[in-house]
Amino acid sequence: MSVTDAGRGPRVPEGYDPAAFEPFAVTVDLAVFTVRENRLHVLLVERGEDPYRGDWALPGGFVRPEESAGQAARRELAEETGLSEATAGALHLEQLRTYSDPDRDPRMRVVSVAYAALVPDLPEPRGGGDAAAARWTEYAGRGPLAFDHGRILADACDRIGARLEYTCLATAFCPPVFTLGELRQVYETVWGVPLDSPNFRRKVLTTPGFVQALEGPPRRTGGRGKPATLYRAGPATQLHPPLLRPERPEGRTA
Amino acid sequence: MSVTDAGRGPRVPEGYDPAAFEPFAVTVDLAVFTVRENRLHVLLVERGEDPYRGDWALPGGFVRPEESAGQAARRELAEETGLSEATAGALHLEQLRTYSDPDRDPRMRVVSVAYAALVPDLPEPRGGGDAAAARWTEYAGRGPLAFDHGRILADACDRIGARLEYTCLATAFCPPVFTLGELRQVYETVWGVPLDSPNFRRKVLTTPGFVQALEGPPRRTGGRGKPATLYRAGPATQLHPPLLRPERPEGRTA
DNA sequence: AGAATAGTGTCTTTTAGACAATATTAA
DNA sequence: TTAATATTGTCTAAAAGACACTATTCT
Repeated sequence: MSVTDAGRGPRVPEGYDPAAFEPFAVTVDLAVFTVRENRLHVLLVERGEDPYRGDWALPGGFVRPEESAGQAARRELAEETGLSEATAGALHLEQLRTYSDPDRDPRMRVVSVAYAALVPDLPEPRGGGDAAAARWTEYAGRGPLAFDHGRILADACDRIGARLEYTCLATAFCPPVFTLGELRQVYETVWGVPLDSPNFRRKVLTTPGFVQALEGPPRRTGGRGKPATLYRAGPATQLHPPLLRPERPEGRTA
Repeated sequence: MSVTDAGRGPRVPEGYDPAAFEPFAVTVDLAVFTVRENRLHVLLVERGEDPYRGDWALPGGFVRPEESAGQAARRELAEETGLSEATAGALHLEQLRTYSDPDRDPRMRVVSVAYAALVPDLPEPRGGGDAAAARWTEYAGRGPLAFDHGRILADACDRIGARLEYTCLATAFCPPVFTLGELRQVYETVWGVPLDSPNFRRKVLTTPGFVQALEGPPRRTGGRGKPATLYRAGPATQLHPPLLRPERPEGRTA
């Protein structure tokens, strides 16, 4: 709806003046994922003030008056990763959902738009700037987070895992040039299950536009084994039919 | 992030006081869908004030200080459909995404959390209350909408169509008791493609927990033909493997 | 009888899962 | 040689697509 609907009923406390009713602060929170050494990692910052001083939290910040939430998220992503805005602009960033519980911040009403970013393995964030204590943390070993960030992060991880099934998103975790073994490890790391290498290869290569083979010489994936053909991400964004996650042994529908 | 991060850098205009920087208004917008006479319909309201006076818009309203966006959406859904809060509480409602373009409302900064609701065929909304001119409108025949509501509505429709593929959401469009023919028409209506009836039946019935057959006597779907067995929604929420939408003849990967 | 919808059955095609076997490199 | 990874190929199983055919009811 919009502000002029204020006249339609009791839903608007008082007229049109934004100062006449309690204002909201709007922030963005970022769940920045990467795959490091075959384990899922997330970028966390250490809080320097109360409440939750010393706890870990998701990076984020206020949406400025002249920017959209998406622009704020992109700006924060560049700041926290230490990348240039141009480089960060090429990273995959997508809106997840908005958290608006009245009590989610003990001091005032803060509505937060959560974003997920998928990045290739980057260097440790530089200490400079205002990202006082940003650090890559293994997802499986994380402790409790400040505010409702634990739930936001868990939601983000669920979403990323689901989106790997029917989008070509996995290439966002890889550097510009990668092997199929590296791409497979992205799936195995996020889903936490091993995949059959020949079947994975068949699926990826028969999905038009998922990846494109490069001309150059092959390269080894880990440092061992036969050198693998190099690929880059193709133009496709959707996976039809999807690459379904193997089911757990238990019942499926509950 | 949270408000105390204000001290961390230039991201917070001025300290912690919410009155010290431009406040945001937070609203919810609702895309309420139903299937009527085999055509997709959406609930729209006519605007009574400028700007966009006389244009159609999505129903919605301000988030109140003591409620979450989800609670606001549920409240608005009850108001606009004329149902009791208890009845409306059983309807399917899900958050879509948040729209925060600085210019989306010409008068002030309004951030809107969009929700989609799926409802069975309901009576025309009563004129009473503050839903001054709410009306079911055929989706295909809609005109331009106020603000960015046209885009919100299109996004909502895309999302609903995609979610029918891998969730059991379609039953939300049906009354508590329905036939498989009615359920199939939901898919055909939202996707705009005909489905093979025997194959659809096989898929639905072999997905555990999607629907449950009822004891009572059968009922005719349109008024013609053989009476059909009645079903109600089962406990399942996800479809594994999904019920994929038939591909269009063209290339699949854009 | 004819139209309309429900429901069953079957054959084919596509896709996925399992897995054997070969190839290429480093240690 | 052995370990590790890449790559090809084959057989089987599961799922979907196509479609013939029967059943029941109304007009």
